[in-house]
Amino acid sequence: MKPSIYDIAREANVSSATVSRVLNNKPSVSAHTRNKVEEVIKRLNFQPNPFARALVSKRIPTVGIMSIDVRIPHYASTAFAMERELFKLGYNSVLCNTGGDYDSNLKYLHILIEKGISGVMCLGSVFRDTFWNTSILSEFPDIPFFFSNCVLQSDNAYSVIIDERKALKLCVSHLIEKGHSQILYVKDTESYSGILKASSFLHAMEAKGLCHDKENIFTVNRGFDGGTDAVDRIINSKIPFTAIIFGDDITAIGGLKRLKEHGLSVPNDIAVIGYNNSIASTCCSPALTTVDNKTDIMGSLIVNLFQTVVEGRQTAKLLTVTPELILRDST
Amino acid sequence: MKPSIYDIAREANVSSATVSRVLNNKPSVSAHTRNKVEEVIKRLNFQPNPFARALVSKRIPTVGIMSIDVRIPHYASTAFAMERELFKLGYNSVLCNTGGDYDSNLKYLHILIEKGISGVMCLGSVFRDTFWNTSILSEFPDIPFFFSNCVLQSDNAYSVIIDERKALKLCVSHLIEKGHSQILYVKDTESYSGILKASSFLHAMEAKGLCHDKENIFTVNRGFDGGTDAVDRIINSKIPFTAIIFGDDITAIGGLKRLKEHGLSVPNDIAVIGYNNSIASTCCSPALTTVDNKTDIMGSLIVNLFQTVVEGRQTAKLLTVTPELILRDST
DNA sequence: TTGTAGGCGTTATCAG
DNA sequence: CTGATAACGCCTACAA
Repeated sequence: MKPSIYDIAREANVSSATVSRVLNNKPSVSAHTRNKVEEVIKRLNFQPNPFARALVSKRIPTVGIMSIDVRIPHYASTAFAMERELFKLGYNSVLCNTGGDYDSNLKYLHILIEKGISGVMCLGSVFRDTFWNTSILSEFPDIPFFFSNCVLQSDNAYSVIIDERKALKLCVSHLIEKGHSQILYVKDTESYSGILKASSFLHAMEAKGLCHDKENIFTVNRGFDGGTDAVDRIINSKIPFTAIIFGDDITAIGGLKRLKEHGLSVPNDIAVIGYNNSIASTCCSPALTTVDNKTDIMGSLIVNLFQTVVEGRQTAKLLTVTPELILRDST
Repeated sequence: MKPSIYDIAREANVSSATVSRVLNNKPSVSAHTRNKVEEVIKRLNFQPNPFARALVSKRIPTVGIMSIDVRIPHYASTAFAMERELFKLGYNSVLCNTGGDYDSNLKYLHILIEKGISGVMCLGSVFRDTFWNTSILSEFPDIPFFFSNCVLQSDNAYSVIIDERKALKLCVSHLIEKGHSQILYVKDTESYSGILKASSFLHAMEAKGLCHDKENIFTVNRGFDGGTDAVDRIINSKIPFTAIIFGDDITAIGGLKRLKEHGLSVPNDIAVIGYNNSIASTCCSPALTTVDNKTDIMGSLIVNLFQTVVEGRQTAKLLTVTPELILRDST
């Protein structure tokens, strides 16, 4: 039988209340009794029962990590970074693959809250709608919510976002340096960040005095086939181009293949940039120049925010991470 | 304030014990009172407090999913499948990225158990050593442990494995059909399953009456660079070959590239087979023939096992999943 | 079939 | 600074 707080109390000749005090680092304990109790705790290898604790505090040292699908490498990386950091702080992470539909998001959320999690982290801008359309944030003012790449206005909402504007600026500048001016963008999702990336592209082009026509944006499905599709449509459109920026690596790789099939050489004829710095971008040929959106930094920043929030300290509500353009052989 | 079992009791004019009984589907409740209580439960939207429950039962409806790193697509897929299935059963999944070292595995394990999880699922044969070298399985006889691709002998250990023998047989047979006989294998990890795959290769070759010399196995690091390395060493070795089976897709893709650089065409000169049916295998060129090890099926089978175990029903201790060879353009 | 009462392991309040 | 004692919400003998 595992020892309880009473066993410790008896062994140390104090009351259970005193044991509880040293357990929770309350100041009102004399150094002497504190030592005595700590010795016994160590000796009996006592660990407070988390359920009894939770029954009183209504909160457990666990957070929820919600993403639509952890198989998406970008989310897997972020979840990984978060989990590792949280574990160091003594928190566990419950994984939620919500699939992205509104009801499912909400259901997970309610279950997490019901189970007394100390916070929830939402990966991706998909969660924008869910929280936008419910009052869940204000319903649970004492639970902090953390968003990656998604900003929401609420006392208990905190965000870490990647600076997409900057990312597209980096892409466009790099291409210009390489002598390109006829640059296209392939958008592969209508999510908030997908739309933001596309408009950032236009901005970056404009800032450089280049053609920033919406015609230069092609919208396709995400993934390999979306990429081949994009190239077909680009070529059919007769729009002159020497470079393409894709909203995702896999889409870019599809594009790469189809460009080759059209007899176009990358990077000699056409330059290509991907997005996400996934493992696939390193092992296609040519290897893809791509945007690294720093999932590890995003993850640990969010956990930092979380920590300051649970400690009740003042903290930023919105942090922005600067992306990096990884130069490889496709530009 | 959330209603407690007492609120329900008062509202339904019964005792709290009766409410508890209907909550737990105990037979000893009259239909009439049951209905009455259930009506109130629904009306007040009552949800039993999980901590109070756990305080008594010492167990929560949560399982641990341990992998060395969820960023590895194969583990992400399995974890995904498990989480979705477990969620349907009312269980949450806590994600653990142990990194794979012995102490870390053990630490996670103890924390999970401490927190009263109802079971733990371990992904990959890496966990073999951890459990082999500890008595943790027998220390916690009432906690069921589930292993994917790893078999351990214990009353509370259950395994679902992929039939690697079969997989390599499929690979070799397919290559023979395509007219190959000089087949090499590239091993990229010394894990249990890595070793098993290599020896299965030898077996498959032998069964087909082909040369099954250990010389035909090349051992390299896992990943893209391991693949290029492998091809260099193969070519330097002067061993004649017309086909290579790689132990992982990314390694195979590295090999693909280097073969091309050596002026060898795939599949015309050399056939290549990968392993894991990862997304990368679909978007390299040529697209990779690869082994699909059915992570979705593995995941849901394990959850099925879990369910029958918690329900106390008799169940298999070891299930084997048949892999499938996905034919694409590299063979 | 139903109710009473005690216990699960902590924390918090209130005296002392 | 320390010790009783009452919650916290549910489950389960034991009684009725």
